[in-house]
Amino acid sequence: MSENEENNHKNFIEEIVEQDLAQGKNEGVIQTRFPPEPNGYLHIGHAKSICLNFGLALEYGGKTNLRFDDTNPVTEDVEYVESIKNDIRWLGFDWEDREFYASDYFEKLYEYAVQLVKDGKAYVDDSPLEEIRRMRGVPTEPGEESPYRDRSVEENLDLLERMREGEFPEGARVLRAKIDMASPNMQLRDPVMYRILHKEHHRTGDAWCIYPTYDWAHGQSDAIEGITHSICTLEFEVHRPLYDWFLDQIGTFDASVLQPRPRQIEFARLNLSYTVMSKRKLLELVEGDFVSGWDDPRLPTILGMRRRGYTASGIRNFAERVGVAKRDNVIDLSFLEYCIREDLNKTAPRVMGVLDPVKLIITNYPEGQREDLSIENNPEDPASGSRSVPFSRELYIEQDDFMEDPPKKYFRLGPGGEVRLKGAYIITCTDFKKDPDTGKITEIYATYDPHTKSGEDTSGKKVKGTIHWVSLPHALPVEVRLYDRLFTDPDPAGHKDQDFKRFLNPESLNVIEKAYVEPSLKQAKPLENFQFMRKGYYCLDPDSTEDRLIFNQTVTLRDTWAKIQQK
RNA sequence: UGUCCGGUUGUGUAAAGGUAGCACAGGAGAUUUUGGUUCUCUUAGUCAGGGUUCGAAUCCUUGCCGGACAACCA
Repeated sequence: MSENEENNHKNFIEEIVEQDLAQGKNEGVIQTRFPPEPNGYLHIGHAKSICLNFGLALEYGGKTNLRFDDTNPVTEDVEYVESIKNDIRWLGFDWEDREFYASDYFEKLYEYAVQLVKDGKAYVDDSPLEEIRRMRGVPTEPGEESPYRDRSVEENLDLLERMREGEFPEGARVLRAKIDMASPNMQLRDPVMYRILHKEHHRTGDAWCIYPTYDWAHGQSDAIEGITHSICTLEFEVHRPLYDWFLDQIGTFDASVLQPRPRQIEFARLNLSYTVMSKRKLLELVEGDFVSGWDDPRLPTILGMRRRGYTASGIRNFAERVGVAKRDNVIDLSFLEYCIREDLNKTAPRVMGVLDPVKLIITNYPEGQREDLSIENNPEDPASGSRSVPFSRELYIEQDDFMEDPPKKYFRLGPGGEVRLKGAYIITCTDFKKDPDTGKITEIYATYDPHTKSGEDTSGKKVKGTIHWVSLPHALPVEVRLYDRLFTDPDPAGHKDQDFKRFLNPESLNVIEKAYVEPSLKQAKPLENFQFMRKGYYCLDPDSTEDRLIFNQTVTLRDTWAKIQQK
């Protein structure tokens, strides 16, 4: 899937991997993992991480595990597990039989914790939450040690066991690593390893009432699975010393965690302009009914992009091309759209659809006559063949494609003007009707030149413009949903004083109740991609029924005419 | 006033002491039975100061700016 010749610069993670491989680390093996927490739906940022992790393994002959980071039963649910798996599969990646859960390792983790306690490197703290918080201090000042910090090993062991047995209420005690309350790195100020949570876990049921924290579970899970490169986002950078500390301590009594020894590498998360990416904000949009659901085509969720008609290969390509680095970034939405168009241009069959119809009557074309014209499916892909499109005396064309009083650079229809009907004939406009009240054009009249039929044109005529059309008696009425960016501001979440929802774009969804498309679309399958010629890419919405087809606009075509008009 | 990370055209991302390149976006043109695609050409950049060096985006230093860290979230 990935890139070829000119793209030989490596990102910094590839460089690290190559160095490790060259130095013979981990016996030349690379193993990565994608570690989602099953508490929400995946979005384009996750897609980048998925592509990075799976892509790296593919590139260097390694494997990638799927590991659910299910250490917090309060927020997690199986519902998310299934959805996440579907999304990864849809993106085109395969974890084979390596579907793991941090909860698979709860027992092992507990054993490790017990040993740490025995080694005097962890202790049970009875302090209430607020007290622990207070004693942790602030980044600029050292914290203070807990009065329970120097309990005997025996007492710690006993307490830890009773925590596990469920003797204590939630919040009563925690197990903490004994590191350094004065560390300038807050993560090292005796971080919590276990908290008491009397909650049912979606996999382990009621087997546990103490649950490991992220820091305690993650690195050890990596080690247990033999992960060599544990890739995460920048905010975990300050956790790395802790990640390494746990491994070092456990390594003193279980050398297996050190071979291979997992290494944490952080990269900058993906940000996209004109949208929001945080789980919390996405949830707010869904629950507040600002969008129709997690699969709303305006959302940057994988579910949403898929329904929008974005392709997996387009997204993969995007993820690869945005690069990997450590500096904060905001990717132009237009770059994503470019990647999607690029893919669709090569693969999407062309069809004709009129979104804003006006009737065109070819006065010299026999009434009741029908011609079946053969039109190529995709000029970019000769192998895609052609299809039959009915033509007749009465057609629909786009309102936009006629102007009563056209400017000089206008290549479409005007009174007395000529234009080619795509795949059909050259016509000359002879007359038109206008609604006197609204000024709207209601009917256009034209004559056609029978010698100008596409493919067998003997007229020698040349016209500047070609427009699309749909035969009126054969047209299929459909609903079309046009989408625009969800927010009007490039960084809706970037205003400290204002709620991001303030920047919601009221025009982000525009429903056309009745557009007309060529009859071949009757056969369209849900989510199938098409190019509506001269308009954009569309896919069939899964909500469509036999007698009501709905098309989602994936992305418009580049429109240089619109740009010219703006000037 | 702490620690860590970062700062290259508008946006991304390369250049590992030796010509600042590529992509998107912007602009100009050619081709075109999609004002699409494709193809040319083009505008625009090393945060600032000092130092090392024949030579600095790169190394050192000072400063400035941005981000992360103070959940029993991940």
